[in-house]
Amino acid sequence: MATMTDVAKRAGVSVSTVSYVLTGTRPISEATRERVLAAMAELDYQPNAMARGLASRQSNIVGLLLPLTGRGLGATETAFVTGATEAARAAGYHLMLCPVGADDGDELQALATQRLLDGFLLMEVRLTDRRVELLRKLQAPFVLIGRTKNSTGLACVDIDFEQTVGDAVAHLVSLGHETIAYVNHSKASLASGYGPAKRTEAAFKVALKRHGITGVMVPTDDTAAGGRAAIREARECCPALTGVLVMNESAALGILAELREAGLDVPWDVSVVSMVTSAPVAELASPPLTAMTSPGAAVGAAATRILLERLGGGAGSTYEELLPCALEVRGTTGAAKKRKR
Amino acid sequence: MATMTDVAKRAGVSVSTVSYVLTGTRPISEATRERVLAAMAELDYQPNAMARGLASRQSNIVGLLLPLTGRGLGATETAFVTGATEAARAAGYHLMLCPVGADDGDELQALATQRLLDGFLLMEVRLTDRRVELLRKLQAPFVLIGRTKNSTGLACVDIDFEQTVGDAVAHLVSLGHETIAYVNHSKASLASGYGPAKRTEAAFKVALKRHGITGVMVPTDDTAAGGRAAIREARECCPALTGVLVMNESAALGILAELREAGLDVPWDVSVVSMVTSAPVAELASPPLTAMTSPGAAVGAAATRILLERLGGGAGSTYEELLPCALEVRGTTGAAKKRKR
DNA sequence: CTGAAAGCGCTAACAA
DNA sequence: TTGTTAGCGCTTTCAG
Repeated sequence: MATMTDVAKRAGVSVSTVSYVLTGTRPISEATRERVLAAMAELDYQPNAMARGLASRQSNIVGLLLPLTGRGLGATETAFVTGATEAARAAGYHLMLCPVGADDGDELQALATQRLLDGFLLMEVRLTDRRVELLRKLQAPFVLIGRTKNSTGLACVDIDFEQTVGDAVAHLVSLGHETIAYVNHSKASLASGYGPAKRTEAAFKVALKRHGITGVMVPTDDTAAGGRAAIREARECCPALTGVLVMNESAALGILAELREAGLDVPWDVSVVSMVTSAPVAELASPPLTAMTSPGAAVGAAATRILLERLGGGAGSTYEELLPCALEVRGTTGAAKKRKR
Repeated sequence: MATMTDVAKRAGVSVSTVSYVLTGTRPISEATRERVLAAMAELDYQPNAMARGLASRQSNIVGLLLPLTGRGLGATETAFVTGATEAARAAGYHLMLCPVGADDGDELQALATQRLLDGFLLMEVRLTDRRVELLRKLQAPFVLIGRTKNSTGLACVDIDFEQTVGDAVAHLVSLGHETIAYVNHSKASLASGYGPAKRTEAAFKVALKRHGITGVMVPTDDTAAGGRAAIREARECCPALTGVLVMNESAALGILAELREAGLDVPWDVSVVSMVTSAPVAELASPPLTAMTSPGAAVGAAATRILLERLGGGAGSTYEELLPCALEVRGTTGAAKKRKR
């Protein structure tokens, strides 16, 4: 394992010169640079990450904090992770997976104080999140994926729910649908003020008004059974219903199953749009779900980019970046059936 | 940020004493240990990871090498990752995600030479995998998740495909099924010698013989369409077919859809067992899939455990650990219909 | 444009 | 049972 001293000797220069060609922190004549580079190549030299980290006070590693529940990660979260990983790698950083949820304060305190990580990406952010207070107190650079209650002074990247709901409703309206249900997350989520649930609810109302159509919001559990119950409820209170927008993938599948069993054809009788859904899941359904595809990898990449900017000394001013989900029309939406009048 | 020197001063001991209470490398009297611990607590001391790594020549970080294709990770791979992460954390190690596939030699060469990682976990191992040769050459400790062509001298953890196929077939047989199809990975996979495809094929034949029943293997694409085609082909060549074992989740869903459209009831007319399937996906289907649930987290944890043992100086002898998938009976298997005779 | 040398914070001989 | 000290391999002043 060649060290910097070996390289210096072989190139006939001092260690500091080798260091400078590596970091580019000061001008080096073309001639010596080439000798040094050659020596490195001949010795298969790679700088020792630990020594470098110790001397420079930075590890070039960022931590991805996410709670690792037994249930594992969904497709969207996985895309965050891969997007962030690749963005980090492209910038010469590494990404460490840290199973630290909203409540694991001590774990994080230790992690952040060990100086192993230059900054943090927080996933599964909750409205009040201990990790946020803690990192702020420790003055550690970090970026949220999602949003907390009060985000002043914080940097965050999130899905643009307002835009996404607007686009979904516009799609249904353009197909002639005039009565739409929005199957949201559960009542409990809404009551607890869960961001996506609240924001999509508001956006749904705005969209209805803008298009001058009618609709209902039905909260339900994020399960297939929840979807079934929700669609029954929605059809009961709005028999004219021809379009459904649904927040959760499992609920979406439940809705398809329930409609099928009720003898209704999708999309002939009812059109269904699934929100924040990944392509693989959308394609598992039959017919494949028309969906608003979550910009998973893009979110992860954006968060990483912002974090790295801040590591470069950027100030800690408020910053928000919202990415909309893209409409992907598959098999569950079609022209609205003309109602009898 | 308190350093070890600060702690030593405050406790009235030398730095080495502090170091030794931290590492436990040599006996310390209870009295001084307590003073040191107290000093640490008062100063919120956390050892600097980089300094520690430099001095001890180990980072306490292991790398998880996996190709990050655009498609993202499936549920099974995600479970590997979370299982490995938690096992590492429990042992005081961290886990770094490294997007390095079977062919990215140089990337890995650099990574391994930087001394940032103590060892490696390889996912998505291919029959011939450049990463394996390279790590072996560099004498870096590593464990495979999956198997290569020749695994002598290597440590690996894998799903026990033989056992899993055997169990699946036994389940169908116990329900009275006597003609079974096995819908495998694609012809291309088989031709390329892809391990799971080959091993399950062999195991299927063995199981048929053992139970004295008949069956066919149909290779197909890992897609819903592939599943549809496969089940059509199977029923054509074996009209007596009442049981299906299928390797891929998407194909399994395709099979269910195709059978439904053909007017056949599952499990009344045909029973379906899906292999190496995660619970969430199994439950998306309707009826929910009876499946052999992949031991994802257990595989990740086992691989980590073995790697950490080897870091502790354990020799590099061949080691293989195979974990079977567990049968979870859901809604797609039932008693075989009696055939007309 | 280049070199010498002082650390970075810790571990692990060696010495007592 | 404890202290002293020489590095680990690199970055970065300070000099030239």
